[in-house]
Amino acid sequence: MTSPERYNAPVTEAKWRAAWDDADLFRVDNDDPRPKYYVLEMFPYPSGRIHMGHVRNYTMGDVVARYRRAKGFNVLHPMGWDAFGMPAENAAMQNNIHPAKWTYENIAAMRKQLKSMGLSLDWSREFATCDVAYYEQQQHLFLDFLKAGLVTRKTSKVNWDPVDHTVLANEQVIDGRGWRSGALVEQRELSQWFFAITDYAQDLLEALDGLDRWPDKVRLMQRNWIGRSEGLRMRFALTNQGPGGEGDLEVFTTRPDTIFGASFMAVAAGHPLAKAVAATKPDVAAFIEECQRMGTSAAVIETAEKKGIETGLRVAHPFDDTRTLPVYVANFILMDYGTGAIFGCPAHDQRDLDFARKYGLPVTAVVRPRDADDDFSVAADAFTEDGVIFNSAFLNGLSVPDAKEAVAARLETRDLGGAPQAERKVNYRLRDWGISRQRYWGCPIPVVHCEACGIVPVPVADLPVKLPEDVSFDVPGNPLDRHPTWSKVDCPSCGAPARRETDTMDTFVDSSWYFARFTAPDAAGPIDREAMAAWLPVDQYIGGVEHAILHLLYSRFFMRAVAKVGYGDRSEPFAGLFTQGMVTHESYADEHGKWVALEDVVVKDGMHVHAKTGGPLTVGPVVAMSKTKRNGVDPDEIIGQYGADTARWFMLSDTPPERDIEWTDAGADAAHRFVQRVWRLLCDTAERIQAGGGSGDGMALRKITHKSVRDIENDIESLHFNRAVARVYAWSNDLQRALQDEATPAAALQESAEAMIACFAPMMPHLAEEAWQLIGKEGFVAAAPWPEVDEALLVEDAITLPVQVNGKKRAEITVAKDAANDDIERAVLALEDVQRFLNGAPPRKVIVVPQRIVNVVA
RNA sequence: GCGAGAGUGGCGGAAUUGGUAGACGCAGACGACUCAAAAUCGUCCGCCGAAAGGCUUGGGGGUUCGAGUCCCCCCUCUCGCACCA
Repeated sequence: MTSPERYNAPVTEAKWRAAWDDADLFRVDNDDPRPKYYVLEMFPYPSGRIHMGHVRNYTMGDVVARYRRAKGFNVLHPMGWDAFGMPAENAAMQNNIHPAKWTYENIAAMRKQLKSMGLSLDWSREFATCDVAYYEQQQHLFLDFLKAGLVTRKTSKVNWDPVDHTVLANEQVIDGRGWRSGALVEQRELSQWFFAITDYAQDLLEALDGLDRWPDKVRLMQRNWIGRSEGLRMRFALTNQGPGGEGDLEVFTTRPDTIFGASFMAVAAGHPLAKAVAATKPDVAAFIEECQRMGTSAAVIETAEKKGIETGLRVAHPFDDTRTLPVYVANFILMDYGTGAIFGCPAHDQRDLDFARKYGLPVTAVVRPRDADDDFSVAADAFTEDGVIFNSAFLNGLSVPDAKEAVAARLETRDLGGAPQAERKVNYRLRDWGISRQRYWGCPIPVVHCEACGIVPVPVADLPVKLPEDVSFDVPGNPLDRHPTWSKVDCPSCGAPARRETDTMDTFVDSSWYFARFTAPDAAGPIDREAMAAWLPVDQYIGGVEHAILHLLYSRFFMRAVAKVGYGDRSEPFAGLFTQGMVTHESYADEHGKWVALEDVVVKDGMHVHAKTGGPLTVGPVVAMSKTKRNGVDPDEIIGQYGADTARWFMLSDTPPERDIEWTDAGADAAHRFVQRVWRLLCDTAERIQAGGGSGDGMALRKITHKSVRDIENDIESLHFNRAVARVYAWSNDLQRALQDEATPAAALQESAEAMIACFAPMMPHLAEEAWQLIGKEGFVAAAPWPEVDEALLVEDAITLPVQVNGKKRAEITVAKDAANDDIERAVLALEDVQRFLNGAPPRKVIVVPQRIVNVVA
């Protein structure tokens, strides 16, 4: 039984969504003359169902979109699907369903769910990255990049799963085994395609400074990821002959100042020198073998001992003819950083010290703290700070930076084998982006391998290179590879039989330019210059912090690459970035420690028990909703039961958006109660307005109204949605009070109700439409302008100041806003509560902070 | 190990960036309405105390008329990176 006033969210919401659709309210026109605003949430992977994380993410974006629209902007707010990737192939293997069918069915299901949230999206621009129309354009971009020298082909070491016949990402290797097959992963050298992101390392680094609307955390993470370090590339002459003993050994160092403390050289297991020595030294070969078997996981590295083996080679010390240094192969040297070789200075590098202690190598300190003297030495800990150089011939007495400079200056002018012995060099941790994947469900790389011509790009006119549909997943490996005909083509250059590339692109490529494609989703080429110039950068991008590095860095690279090949000016893709927190929930485990799904959990006499077995459950930690913990709440159920506005309101309430939010039934109930309460309040208000009357001037309510509008707009603009929500609560309390006051005139009530509806419309859009109609407004509140704030109503003419004595609040005083400090002081000292604490003595000091506070120092 | 962030009532969290700590919500208590329950409405709600008053923002110092906010030293938790020479 429902009372007539009860707001029926599911029915009302569907009605308004249909009305928005009919009016085509959220379609955006590129030619619109109003100022643009591009708001985008990271597009979803079509897993099949939306989860609460999506609800939170898209609600935040929608609040921004609706707010900016009300503020007079032409708002682009599109949606699409990050649709290529492994899960579709896994589904194909497990359930014998074609990846395309699986993906498009999932998209249909999720589109329906997203639509039930009432998001103000321009669905006319929707696309999926697996649409031929999209990946065709991506192939076009690839060819553009190839022509511009931004794509290279090199061999690189990859994690190879010998059972699934595929390359695995590092994240997919767990304890040295494939995450799916469980097979021991092999390191293989494969020829792979790379995007030359390192060409832009310096630019990507420098431009971070300009991204002032990005979280500092993300900028820092990218800075560290790019990992710039300045140093010296220096060569050491090999002094003994024999296999690998000719020429010199090049190292990269950031500490040339410690050269006199060098006691050994070390090269990576993959270093050419190591390989050359291994050819004649079985023990070295065996050691290299062992290094390659060593896992790359964090746990392995942390506990791994520093190990090495002598090659028998030695190098000359550049500044001391009497010394030569032994060359080791060592397990802690990375082949793909610097030159894959170092000189070891144990006294001033912890790793080198550990290594030297193990192999009994000399440890000579050459930098000492400023307050130490020349018998300074290191024991268990290397000394890595700045200090004074000693034990170092011509460097003695210099500071670390000065010594670095002195060594560089000497060596770069000295000849070794016809070239300078050293060269100043900036090194980056960032590596080129390997995009080859041995998988079916991705964008085919549009090249052909011809025996005569080598690598031949597919001509643009021949695009798209479409994925074949007749593929099977009954055996592991890449279906494209074993397809009977697909890879057999004629060479576009010479016409001879050739082989099509069967690798597909990393799905991060798909997501590196989708935001640009949204600006002109039907453009004939990949990117419409004008549309992109008009819309980019994205004004507000919202998504999970897990993409802080890869997706966001790749996208920044892509904008630069796209500019280079002529699609526009170089620009950052995302001017404003916001990373929202996760949605968490309590988790529950049964007596066997197995996770129990939420629908099987009931509370009985204050205890959590299993709904079916009745067995006791332990309440586990509050953690992110996940399949494994079985603690996910289904958005469909919430929306079906309470309506989308309740789910949206909950997501915005209480918890700051960057933090994790805990979903609770009590919280959802509270959000729903407010939906009902504000509806009743507005019904009552509408009734009062109809009745008319009210003898007062309504100024108190009018001030609240205008102050609230101003506060809420500030909160939304700074993305402090939880504060905006709190203000709506407070405002509704105030309106209720004003309603009970018979003196409040109808006009002030009408103004307040209208403004309040407009202010919560971005957050609870359906309820807002219904209420808008209720109070007699024409048209959609979704299309209505944001309420104007009357600045005059924001200033108070009388002000209540707290009065402190010795920093403790003892009284209050109400004075005119512009009262003189002297007058305030006199009035304050006359207060009985102040007198009491002064004991008749004159105050030592009175501090009057205008419009803030008064403090009397006794 | 390195880097970043956070510690405020029973809980989520506010506090114009040095100016009334605890807004707003949840939970809780009492009351009204009801045959009853739900829903709703009203009052109370940091701690100690009968009150006056005192205490209170992880702990300890400091600067200041005044500190959740600034400085120094600790403690705890979360996240990111991880042999980067």
